[in-house]
Amino acid sequence: MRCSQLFYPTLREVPSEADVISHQWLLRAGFIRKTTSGVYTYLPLGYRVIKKITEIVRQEMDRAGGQEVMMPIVQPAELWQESGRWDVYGDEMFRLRDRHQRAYCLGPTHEEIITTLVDADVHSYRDLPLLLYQIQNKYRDEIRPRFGLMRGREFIMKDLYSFDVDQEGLQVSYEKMREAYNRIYQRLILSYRMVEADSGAIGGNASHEFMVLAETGESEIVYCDSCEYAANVEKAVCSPAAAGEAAGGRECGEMVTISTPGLRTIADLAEHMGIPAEEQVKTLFYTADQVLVAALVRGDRELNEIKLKNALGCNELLMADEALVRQQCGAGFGSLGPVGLKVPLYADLEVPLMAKISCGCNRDDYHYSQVKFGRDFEATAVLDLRSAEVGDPCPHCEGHLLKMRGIEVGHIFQLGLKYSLAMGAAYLDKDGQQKPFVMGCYGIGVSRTMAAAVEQNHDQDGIIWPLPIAPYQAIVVPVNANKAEQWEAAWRVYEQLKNLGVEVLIDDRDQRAGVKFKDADLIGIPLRITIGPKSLQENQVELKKRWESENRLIDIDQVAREVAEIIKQADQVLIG
RNA sequence: CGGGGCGUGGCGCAGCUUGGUAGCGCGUCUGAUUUGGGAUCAGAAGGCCGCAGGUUCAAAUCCUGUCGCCCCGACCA
Repeated sequence: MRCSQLFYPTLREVPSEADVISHQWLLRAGFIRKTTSGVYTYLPLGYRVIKKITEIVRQEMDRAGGQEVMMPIVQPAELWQESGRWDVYGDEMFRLRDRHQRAYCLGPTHEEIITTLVDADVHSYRDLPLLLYQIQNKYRDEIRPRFGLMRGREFIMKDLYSFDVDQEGLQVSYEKMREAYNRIYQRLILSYRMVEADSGAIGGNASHEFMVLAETGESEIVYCDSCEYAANVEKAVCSPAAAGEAAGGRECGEMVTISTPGLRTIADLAEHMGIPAEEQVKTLFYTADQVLVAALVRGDRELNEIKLKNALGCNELLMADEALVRQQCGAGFGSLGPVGLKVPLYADLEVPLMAKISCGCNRDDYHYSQVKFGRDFEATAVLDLRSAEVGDPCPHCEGHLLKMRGIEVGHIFQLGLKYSLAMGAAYLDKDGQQKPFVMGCYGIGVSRTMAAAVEQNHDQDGIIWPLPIAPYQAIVVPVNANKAEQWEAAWRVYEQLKNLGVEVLIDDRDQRAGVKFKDADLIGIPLRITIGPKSLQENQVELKKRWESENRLIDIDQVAREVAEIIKQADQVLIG
């Protein structure tokens, strides 16, 4: 492809709407343009990357036994009413009506469609397991689209749905997908980590996320410094061993009331009363499906709302309104505590182990100290409610936890019977018995993966595409395309590369060399062959890898083969 | 939805407080000179200042409404 004909409008300046790295570079390099909030058009380079990613995903899905289907984007309300999700999904679903006022939505996901399909046409255990997948646009009317492709309202996603006869079958399908996912991210040459995850609203049992590691990631993950354990902080288990360390050795005397005028935060009390945060207890109020509840964690800990929500089994968990809390407890935020409280009280595992506790008094400007769990107050339940922190012991080994950030690009779930029961989807087993399908679902955010790849692979000059997903693998740059000698040499190399199956650009624009180098760097083409006047006299050209800083001089007749070889090696990862 | 900010040539911005016929840089087009890391000179095109009302002799500027976009929060692939 000639650069003079390629539609890749590059920008010198960062559009003001973009403030995350991937969004900035993808816009500047002419890969995407915004159509409306959270909805993007993929320009030729961007779409080539999307096609590269989907092709790798497709190959691995097929390899794992998946069969590709195409499902509708417009879905009837009835299917969603049947599964019960029409009402649950809320404002995040794009809803529409046809001319007859029948209700539809733009599919945010496809469990309902696929379950209905399989139920209608799969009747026997002989037809299972069945793995069906799709790679399509999906729609979620995000509360707030942001970060460019990272959180769009229209996005490209691969979803595979597995149907098995029983839990053991599901386990096998799940393992297949886990392996396929690992292969995919290795083939994409992205630095990633598989982590234990919360299964959220989609439901089900086991769940893993695939995180592309990046400073700018939205998700925080913890991992063990000595074993394979890794988990989303939402999910990470805080083992009792961690709590044990909080016990301390000091004796607890009688509960005393202390005057604490104007001291409202943990830090205030630590600073002015000399009470270390780890001897305080934080009392946090929530309304869980309209019911006021209180949660207790040690003063220096963070409450994990996901854990609390899961423990309560509620649909909606919101920070409680201060007026309501004052009405029920007699004090405002900053002076609240568990003693004498009449709302359901959920304590973190560490709370009962604390030697002595300081906490609010439920009376403004007063606190208690020398409080003890079990003596001065009880809890409705004692649970793992806090977020894991750096240095916590690993739940699986003697190691300790570390933290890093990641971009969630894949998520696999064991759904179990959730949808098959809700939608009455069943098969006949060997004994002629009706059994619900045991399902799994396995998603990959394709467009998000593209953004994540940029987030992880860039420098001050632009994108550095991993070879397997680069829009073009190589670019031939004659320093001066007007010099016949250079142009002819460049064209010859270009033709050779094409003949070797290399996806290659040739920069035939009448531009100064600097402009061409800047653009090549910006759009991130991995291999650049520069044809310059000096080296050409020696019958040599320069080969530069985008991810390295030095050039290498190569004989002009060798360069095409060399480039093809580098590409072949990158492709060799895991194929076969 | 709550809080904050912004809409002025393709992109980035100034002008608005104190109303008076719209400006800068980049990009684009023409020509010349250039040609190894975003060239130089000369010329040119391109904007009902988001939209709709209002105030005024006069509105990018003041007022009201409305639409869109971005950021922070609740949500998530």
